[in-house]
Amino acid sequence: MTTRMATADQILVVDDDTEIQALLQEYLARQGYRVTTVADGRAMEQALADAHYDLVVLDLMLPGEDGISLCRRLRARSTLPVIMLTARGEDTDRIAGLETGADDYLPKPFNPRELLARIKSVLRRARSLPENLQPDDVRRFRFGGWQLDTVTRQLLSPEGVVVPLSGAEYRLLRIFLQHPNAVLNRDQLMEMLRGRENNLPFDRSMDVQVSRLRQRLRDEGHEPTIVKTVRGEGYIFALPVELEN
Amino acid sequence: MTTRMATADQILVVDDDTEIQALLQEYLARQGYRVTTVADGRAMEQALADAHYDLVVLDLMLPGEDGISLCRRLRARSTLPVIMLTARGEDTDRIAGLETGADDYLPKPFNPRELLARIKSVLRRARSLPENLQPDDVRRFRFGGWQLDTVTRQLLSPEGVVVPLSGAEYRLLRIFLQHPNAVLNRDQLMEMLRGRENNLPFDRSMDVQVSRLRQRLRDEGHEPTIVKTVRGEGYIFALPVELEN
DNA sequence: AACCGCTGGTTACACTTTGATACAAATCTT
DNA sequence: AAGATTTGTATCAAAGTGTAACCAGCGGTT
Repeated sequence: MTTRMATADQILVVDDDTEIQALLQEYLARQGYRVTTVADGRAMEQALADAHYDLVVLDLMLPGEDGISLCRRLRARSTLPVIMLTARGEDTDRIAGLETGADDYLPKPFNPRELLARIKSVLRRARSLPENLQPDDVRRFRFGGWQLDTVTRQLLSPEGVVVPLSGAEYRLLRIFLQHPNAVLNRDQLMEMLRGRENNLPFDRSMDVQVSRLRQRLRDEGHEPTIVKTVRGEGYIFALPVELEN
Repeated sequence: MTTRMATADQILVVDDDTEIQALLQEYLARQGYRVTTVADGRAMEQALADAHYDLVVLDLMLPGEDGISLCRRLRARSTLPVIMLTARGEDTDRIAGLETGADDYLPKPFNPRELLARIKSVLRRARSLPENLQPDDVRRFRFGGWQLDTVTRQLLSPEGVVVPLSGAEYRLLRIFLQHPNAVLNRDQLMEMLRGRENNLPFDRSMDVQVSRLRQRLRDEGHEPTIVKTVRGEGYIFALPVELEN
């Protein structure tokens, strides 16, 4: 009798291979999850309509509509986490590049233990985000002791000092926080950065704003530059970010 | 054995008259409330710090700090409902005009049944607030210790001091309070701000009014500007705002 | 290693937006 | 009608932003 039975995570397995179905059903159930298995996309939609699920394990190859397409549709309307199973011989990297939006990929044949690890990881990640929270709705970003309040537009240093930010500095920092650990090139940043006032931003105004932002952070006595340059590519914000609403 | 014992409302009676204390203690307890009685302001503060209360019945005349002053301080920091008992012969209207911010007034001597009715009414009002309340119906806005009474059009500082507002200042503040945490541009503000007689306000009269409003808030010694500028966009009023009718 | 082109960091400067004050016109009070 | 208050306009100071210029490294080539 494990604990927390009442709050066991509900997992939906979508695969037409009956062997896999039986395997996952048994193994995951033994691990404390509530498992439902269906064989195709139509049944998946039905299941999702009928009950709540915390995660979907989705096979790539399915009768009828394939997994990639299903995954895309799913992500378009919800943030329900998805782990995709790719058939033997498929190139996982290529699949991942198809922009399906799955949270993780696992090539067949797989070790059930490996799947379990990924399930735990994905669920943990999904929970760290308030449910269905769009980046724009985030009220507060935290990163390495700093915090940025997106309503009052104030930045608090690790010591709790209020660091005044100009409009552009604020917008820039916010963009970085919304895309942590991603390299953003100048065009992307430019696009996202442009406020009403900013008509046709040109050339290197970006660089200047990055410089100013860095200086602001530096002024508070925090040397290690959080915003790193990727030469020839753009900039990257390299620090774990917590979101809070 | 009445229902909902677990959620019985907790009432704090502040009165130095032992007869009244005994009367209310017994009568209200019999009505299903949990009652605590204290004799002066100091004891009231102590009680409030110790436990949760849903309503305060506060006598006007008290040893030490009087009821009016206590009520002001109370309202400056919370929305805890207050019913004031005014001594025999006091003019209730005059008391009400003192801007104590009490939710109701009851002249002594009173019929306990009458007090009960007011308690129920005030509690019901306090509870129904968050829902079913249109911004236009709001009688009193509270923000960071300040209160704006939309009936008397008076602004109360956190210390309970009445801050006089000109018509434009009042309208502007009201607009901000009705749209908290939203960036309002000059056109919107202009549109909403223009009074009946005010025909064609021009150019930067907005800016001047914002400046004047800020000064009003600042004059009371409250530095951190609540009204923030968003360059090229407009202004934003950012603070948690509670509504009350 | 010396050279050289290129990318990016920083500073300076011009221009725009905004803050604050002074003053005048308008409105309200008494 | 006189005086006080409020409100809009003008004006100057301060802050924000984009562009340009100058430098410092980095990488690649010879």
